[in-house]
Amino acid sequence: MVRVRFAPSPTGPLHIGGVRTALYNYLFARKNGGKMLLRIEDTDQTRFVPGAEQYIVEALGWLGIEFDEGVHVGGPFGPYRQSDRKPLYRRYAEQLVADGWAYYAFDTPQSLEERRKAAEAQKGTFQYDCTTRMSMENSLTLPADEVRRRLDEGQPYVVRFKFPEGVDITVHDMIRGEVTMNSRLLDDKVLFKSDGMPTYHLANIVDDHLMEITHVIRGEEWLPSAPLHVMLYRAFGWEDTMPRFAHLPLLLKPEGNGKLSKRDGDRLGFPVFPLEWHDPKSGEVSSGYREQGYLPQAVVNMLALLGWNPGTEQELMTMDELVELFDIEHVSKNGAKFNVDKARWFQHEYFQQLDDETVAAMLDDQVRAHVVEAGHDYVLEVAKLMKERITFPRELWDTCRYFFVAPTEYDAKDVAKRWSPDMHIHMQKVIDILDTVPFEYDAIHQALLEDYIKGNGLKMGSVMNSLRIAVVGRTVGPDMLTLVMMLGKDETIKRVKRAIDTITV
RNA sequence: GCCGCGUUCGUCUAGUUGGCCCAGGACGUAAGAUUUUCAUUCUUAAAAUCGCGGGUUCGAAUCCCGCACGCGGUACCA
Repeated sequence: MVRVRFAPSPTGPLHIGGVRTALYNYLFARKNGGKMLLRIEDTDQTRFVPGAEQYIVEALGWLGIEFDEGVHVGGPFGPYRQSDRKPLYRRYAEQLVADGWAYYAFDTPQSLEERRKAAEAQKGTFQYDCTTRMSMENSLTLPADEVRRRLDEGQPYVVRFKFPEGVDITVHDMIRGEVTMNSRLLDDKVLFKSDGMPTYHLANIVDDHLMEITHVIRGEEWLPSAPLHVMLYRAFGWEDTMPRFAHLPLLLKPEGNGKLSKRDGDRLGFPVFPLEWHDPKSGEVSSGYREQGYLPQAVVNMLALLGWNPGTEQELMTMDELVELFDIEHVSKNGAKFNVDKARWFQHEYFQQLDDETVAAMLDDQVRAHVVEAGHDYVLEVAKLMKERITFPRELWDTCRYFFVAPTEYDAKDVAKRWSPDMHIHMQKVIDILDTVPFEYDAIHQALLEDYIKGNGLKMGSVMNSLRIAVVGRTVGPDMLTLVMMLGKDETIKRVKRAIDTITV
C-alpha cells in the first residue's frame, strides 16, 4: 500500500513550488491507489506563523488536492501536527544515544559561534563532525558522571547524530538514480534541540516510519541531507521499511537565476501563492492565483507540466487525466523557470471551457457592481458572444461594459484614424436608416452596408468603425450589427446622436 | 571553500535500449488568412552547431573523461 505525505512547515503562505510538491505527491498516491496525508511540521516555534496551517489546508482544498489523512481530517496515525507529537520524540533521541548513534552536546550557541569565527580567521570553516567532536563539550568528551550531573541539573543540551567515519552512503532516488556521499563530509546534525523539540531530521524520520510512509517525494533542497536520513533509518533499525525517495527539481525565477522566492511574484506581475496572503505581522498583502481569477484546474495543469510531461504531446489534462498519466520517472531532473505567459494560456483554455451560464453569472455580478439601474436582461447573450476574448473574469466588465452603459468619451486615436470630417453626415444617415428600415439584422444590413455604404462607394472600414466609435467608444468589439440589434434602436440612435454632437474633427 | 545536483529553440520540454533527429511539440514572437474593427480562430515562418573540449563508434543529444557555468546544501530553519 502506497502512503505518501505532504509535510509543510507553517511558516507562512504555501509557495507555488510547495503546491507542486503536494500535487506530485497527490498524483502519485492516486495513480498507485495509495493514501495521501498532510502532516504539519511545526517544530520550529520561533518561525511559527498563525494562520499558515489554515492557509495550507484552504489552498490545497481550492486546487482539488485531497487528503485521506491529516491534521484537518484526522486518521489512524495521528496526531498529524508535530507539536502535538512532541512527547514522543525524546524517547527516540535517547534510544539513539543509548545505542551509540548519537550523543549529548552541551556547547552553547556562543561557544559554537566562537569556533566558527576562529576557523574563519584562518580561512577555514568549522564543522561539528568526526574531526572536531572530540574537542567539544559533549558526552563523548566529558566523564559519564559529569554528563549525568549536567543532565540532572537541567543544563541545556542537544542531541547530535554521531556520523560514523568514512562510510559511503548511497541514496536511491527515483528521479536521479544513485547519489552517493561520504560521511566524512557530513556534520553531526542536531537531532533534538535544547527547547525539547526535535529538528526536522529526527521528527521526519520518526513520523514517516510511524505513519508507514512508503515514498518521500520532496524538493531538491533536501537531497544533501538525504544521506543523513538514510543513516537514521539504519540507526533505528528501520532500513527494511525505509521509504523510497524522489527529489523534485526546483522552481526557478522567470528571469535571471535562482529559486523562485516569495518576493518575485508581485515584482514580476504574477502570484507565487495559490491564495492571497495577508501577513499578520507586517500587514503586507501578497497576491494569489485564486484572487487573480485563475481557475484551479488551470493552475493545477500548469504546475503539473512544470517539471513533468506525459511523454506525449498532450498538454491539457484534467486532474483525473493527470492521475492516469502521471509517472514519477518522467519528472525532469533540472529546475524549471516559471513562465507567466504559459500560465495565462492555460487559464484562457480553461476559461473557454466554462459554461456560458457560469460566465454570465460572473458578468452579472460585475454589471450590478457598476450599473445602478437594472433592465439589462441579455447578460447570458453577452457572455456567449464575448467569452472567447476573455482570459480572466475580472476582464469581463471592461470588455463588455458598452452593452450596459453608453460611452462617455471617445478614443482619440481611433477617432483620428476613422472619423473623417464628413462622418457627421454619414452618421446622420445611419440614424435615418435605423429609424426608417425595419429593425431587423438583414434589413439593416441591406440598407446600411449594401445600399448606402457600398452603393455610394464609401469606405466600409471608415463608416462602420465610426459607428463603432459612436456606440462603443473605440474600435473594438463584436460584429457591429449584432451589437446594434442587442442594444436596440433607441439606445443606438441615442449613442450615435451624442457622438455627432460631441466629436469634433 | 567543500559536498551534491543539473546543463536540448527566449521559456516549458520530446528525445528512455546510440542510427527513423541536419532534433519534434507547446507558450511566446513574426507574417498571412478570416472578421467592417479589436480579440478569437486558422495557416506559415523564424528560433537549439543538443554548455564547452576531448574520446569510443561505421554512426552520439544519446556512452566515457575533463572543464565551464548554474542551482542547492553546508543552522539548536524547514
